[in-house]
Amino acid sequence: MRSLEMTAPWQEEEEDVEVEEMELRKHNNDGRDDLTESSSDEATGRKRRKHGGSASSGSASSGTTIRRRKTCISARERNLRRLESNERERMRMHSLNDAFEQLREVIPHIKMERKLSKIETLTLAKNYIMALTNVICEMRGEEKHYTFVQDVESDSTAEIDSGVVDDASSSEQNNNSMYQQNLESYPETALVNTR
DNA sequence: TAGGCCATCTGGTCCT
DNA sequence: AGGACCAGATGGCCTA
Repeated sequence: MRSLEMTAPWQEEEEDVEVEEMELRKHNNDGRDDLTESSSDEATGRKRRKHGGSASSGSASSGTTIRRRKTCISARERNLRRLESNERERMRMHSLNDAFEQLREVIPHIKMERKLSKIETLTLAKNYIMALTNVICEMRGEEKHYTFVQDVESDSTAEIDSGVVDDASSSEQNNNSMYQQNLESYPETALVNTR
């Protein structure tokens, strides 16, 4: 694979610099990554990765040499900024996951042994909003905004009357039967608070 | 063992 | 200029 042969810009420096970076990274892991190394995901019990993926991703690697020469900072400085950037990205993803967790808590759904995946959470949230919108329309004596269609043939669960594009429809088809059952009964289950 | 899901790293792009 | 956001890549864990 191509990415395996490539190296990150800050790894293209002289060897002595590279040694410094490795030590820096090791120290960084000692101090900060004990969170990710030893702790496990509370909900799933999964161990978090200590190190991530490739040194460089395919799409992001073009033109980096020129860019590197423009910035007059040392390899150590680049590495430091990269590590700081990684930390921020981790924190950002953690906050995103917290938001997903909060969303899971407020979405009525059939209790499953495993927690809802992200795509399941988003899809159920969307359907929940649609169901509630219909309830509001009903209370106002208006026509329902959305129509839930149980189409066995197409495996599609919810169709939208108002022309809103169903972004998750393709992803829905990849989910397991338990999830499908959950979705298919959603208009009913959405109105029953299971908390 | 394959496939799904996920955490993390990484570099590019956008925004302030 | 620096941080936030994004998407691609990678590898670990889990389940059928």
